[in-house]
Amino acid sequence: MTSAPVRGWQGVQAEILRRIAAQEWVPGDLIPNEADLAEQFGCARATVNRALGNLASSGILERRRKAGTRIAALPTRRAMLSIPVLRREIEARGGKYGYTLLSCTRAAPPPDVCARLAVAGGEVLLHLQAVHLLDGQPYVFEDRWINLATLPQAGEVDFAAVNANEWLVGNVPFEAGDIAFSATNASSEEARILGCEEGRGLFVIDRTTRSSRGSITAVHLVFAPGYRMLAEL
Amino acid sequence: MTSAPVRGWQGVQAEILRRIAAQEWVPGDLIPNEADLAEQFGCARATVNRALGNLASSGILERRRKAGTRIAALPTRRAMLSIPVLRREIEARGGKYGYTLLSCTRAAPPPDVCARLAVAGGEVLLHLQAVHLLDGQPYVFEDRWINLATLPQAGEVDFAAVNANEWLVGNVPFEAGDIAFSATNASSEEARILGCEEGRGLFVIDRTTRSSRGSITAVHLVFAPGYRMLAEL
DNA sequence: GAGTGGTCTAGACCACTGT
DNA sequence: CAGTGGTCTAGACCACTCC
Repeated sequence: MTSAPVRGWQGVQAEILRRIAAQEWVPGDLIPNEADLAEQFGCARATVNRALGNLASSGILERRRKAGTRIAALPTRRAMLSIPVLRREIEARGGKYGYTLLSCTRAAPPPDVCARLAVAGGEVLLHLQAVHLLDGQPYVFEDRWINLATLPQAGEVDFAAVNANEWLVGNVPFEAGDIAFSATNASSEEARILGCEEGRGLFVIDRTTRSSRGSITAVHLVFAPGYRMLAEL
Repeated sequence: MTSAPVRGWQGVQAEILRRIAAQEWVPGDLIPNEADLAEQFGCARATVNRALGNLASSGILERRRKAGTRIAALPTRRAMLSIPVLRREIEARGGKYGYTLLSCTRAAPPPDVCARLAVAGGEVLLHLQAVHLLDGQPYVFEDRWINLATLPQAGEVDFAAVNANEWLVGNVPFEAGDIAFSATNASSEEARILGCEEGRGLFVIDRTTRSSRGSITAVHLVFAPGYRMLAEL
C-alpha cells in the first residue's frame, strides 16, 4: 500500500492531514516552514502556502509570521454554512414552493428591531408577514421589517405577488450582515400559522442586512417543527 | 470623492463588489474574463483569479470554465461558522467554565445513534452524559456516545476528571464529520439538568465525527434557554 | 535584526466545457 | 476546437513579530 503521490495543493493538504492523523504531528506542534515543506514535497512554495492557508482558515492550523505554523491546540473548527433562498431549499428537497403574504403595513418597529436596524424609535418602517410553503404545508413563518429610509422604492412593491427576499436580492446592492440561530416556543400566532401546537420548540433564524447606504432589512424566520439545518465540518 | 486604488487581491475584490453594489453588474450578468480584468486593474491574472475565486466560494459569483463568470442570480450565501470548544466559548464570554460528569456507562445505543455512527444494533458503546457550566449555571447538556471499536482506549479514561471533547481533540486523529442544528422541547430530564421549565424551546446541535479508521463519536448538545449562535454573512 | 508567512508577477500548461 | 478558469512555478518583495 503506497500512498498517493503529492500532486498539487490538494495533495499537499492531504499529506499534512495524513501526518496529523498518523500523529506524526500532534496538537501544539510546530511544523516545518513553507520553504522546507516545498522542498520535501518537490513543489513551489506558493503551492504549500495555498494548502497551509486553507487549513489555517478551517481552523486546523494556526499560523503567525515569524512564529511559524502549529497544529491548532484547541481548535475552533470553522464550517461553511450554506444559506439558501427558501425557494431553492424547498425545490432542492423535491417539493413545490409556495408563498403567501399575510400582512403588509407601515408601523414603528419594536425596540429590538430598531436596535438591529439602527433606526430611531419613532421611525416608520415597512412590516411584512408571510409564510413559505412546502407542498402547500407551512414551512417557514417570516416576519420582516424593511427600512424605507434606505430603500424607499420598497414602498411601491406588491409583496403579495413577489417574495420579499427575492425582490431584495434582485433590486438591492450587495448586502453584508449578520445572522443568528436560536430556538423559541411557538406563540399562539406562530402555532396557528405553522399548524403546530402552541409552545412547540421551533428553530429560528434572525438575519440583518446592511448596504453601504444604511441598514436594509431585519428578518425573523420561524421554521416548522422538525426543521434541521445541516453543515459539513 | 475618489475611490481607493485597486491594491492586491482584496482591492480587486472590493472593486468587484463596488460594481455590483453600484448595479453596474446585476445578478445574472456575465463579467469580463480574468485576463481582461487583470489588464483593467493593472495586475497579474493570478491576483484577479484569487479575488474572483474567493467571491465564488462565498456564493456571490458563479464560475464555470469556458462559460465565464456571472453574478449569482439567486445566490446561496455561504457563511463561515465558528464552532468553538465549549470551554473557549464560555471563557470568551468572560465566564468561568465548569464541567460535571453525570453518568458514564456502557450500553447499546438507540437506533438513530447506531445509524449516525454506522454500528450494528447490538454493539456496546460508551455513553456519557455531562453538563457544562457558565459561572456555575448550567449552559449545555451533553449526551455523547463513543465508538469503542474505533477508540478502545476511551474505555480507560476517567471522564469525570477530563472533559470528553477535549480528551478527544488531544487524543484522536483528525476528524471529519457533519453537524446539524435544530430545536427541541425540554424533556423533564433536560429541564431538571438545565434548570428550566419542562417543554421550554431549546437550541440543539448534533454532531458526528469520523476518522479514517471509522466513526468516532456522536454528540447531542442541548443548550440552556436563550442561547444564540452567531455567524457573519 | 532576522526569520516567517503573505502576496504579487509573468509565464506556462492543463482541465473542462460550450459551440 | 477554442475559450475559459484552475493551477503550478520561480522569483521577488513586503509585513509582521519574535528574539
